[in-house]
Amino acid sequence: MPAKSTDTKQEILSIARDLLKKVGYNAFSYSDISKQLNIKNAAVHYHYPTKEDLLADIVNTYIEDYKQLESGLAHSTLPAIDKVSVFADRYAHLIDLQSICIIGSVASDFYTLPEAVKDRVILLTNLVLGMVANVLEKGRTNGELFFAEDARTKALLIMTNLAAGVQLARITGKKDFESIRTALIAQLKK
Amino acid sequence: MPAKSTDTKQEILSIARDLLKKVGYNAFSYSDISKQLNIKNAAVHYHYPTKEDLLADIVNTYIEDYKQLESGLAHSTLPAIDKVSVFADRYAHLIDLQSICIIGSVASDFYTLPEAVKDRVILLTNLVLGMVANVLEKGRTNGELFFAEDARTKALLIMTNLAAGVQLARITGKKDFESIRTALIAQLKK
DNA sequence: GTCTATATTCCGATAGAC
DNA sequence: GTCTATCGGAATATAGAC
Repeated sequence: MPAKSTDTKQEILSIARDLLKKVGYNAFSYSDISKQLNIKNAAVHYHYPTKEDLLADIVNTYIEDYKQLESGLAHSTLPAIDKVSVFADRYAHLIDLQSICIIGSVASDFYTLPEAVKDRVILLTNLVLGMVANVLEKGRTNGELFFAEDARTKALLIMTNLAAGVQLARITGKKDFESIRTALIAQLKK
Repeated sequence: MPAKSTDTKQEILSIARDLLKKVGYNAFSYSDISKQLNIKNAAVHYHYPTKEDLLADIVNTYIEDYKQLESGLAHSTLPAIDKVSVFADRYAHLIDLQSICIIGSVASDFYTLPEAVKDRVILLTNLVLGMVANVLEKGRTNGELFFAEDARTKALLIMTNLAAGVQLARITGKKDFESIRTALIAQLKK
């Protein structure tokens, strides 16, 4: 059984995911990945022939991850406010990893992305927005959450607070992100 | 008088500003700039020896621009809500130019930026945040605006809505940005 | 002072070794 | 199947022409 291969491919994917969120699509190279694995850059091309293939796989893993999270949240009995907090916590954690969220990363590089990947990015983004909107709508129906906008708009407001919040935190510090997180949770409670 | 030189340098700066906001620091080259001016890429190096020099000048022009805007807003008799709208309109316009805001652009590329530029980026960001916070605070004092958070936090919330809003608009369309803009203006009115 | 020819390094990618 | 040696081209940058 070729265990090594699978591992290498998985490691490439993991390293590339981190690099994508840390420096963006155009700022990392196959060399950056291969050096971490002590192989030659061309070995990465065996597993992912082109950088587009690699990016596509990364985006697809995020689509899978978020489908998992969506399913988890849908079946969860957590209070709605805690579900939003889970989401916010994920973003807070990105800061510690010197990362921004995947959507913000590919949005900034959007006009340099291969066409085929753009469609997957659109899918991913609407998946996340829909997930958040569902949590919000259900929470409001149950009397747990309060907001005046329609659910998708409120999801947009929260998502943009979080996504740009981790970006800003790189510049002005994590404290600003914490202010944002505290404020948006508080807003939902009244 | 060497008018040509000044013009060329100004044109380089203008083109580079647009490229920075459209594709980010790592995705444009001196060639991209020189081709638009029908000169060789090395001619750009005469005006800006290194890419770091070019980036630094770009950030500095934004610092100057925002100081102008800050001064303009401080002396303006516009209703506070209109001042916020002016700001939101600037972001909406970016979408039509296939751009994102300068701060979001450099934030995404932050860990690949030359160290000297990072300090200028921090300055620029706090300048903008402070400007927005001032407008908000004055508006609240005058009874024109309503919000529960402290002014800097509210500025962070609005700035992140707008900055990530233009990013998201690349992926899901301008309509989502308009939803965000309408909602955040409405929030300030009650 | 302004720009071009050229050097050097690094990129993504192919061909071929094992 | 997995990886290395190597290619062609594009990147930033220097040296030197005018």
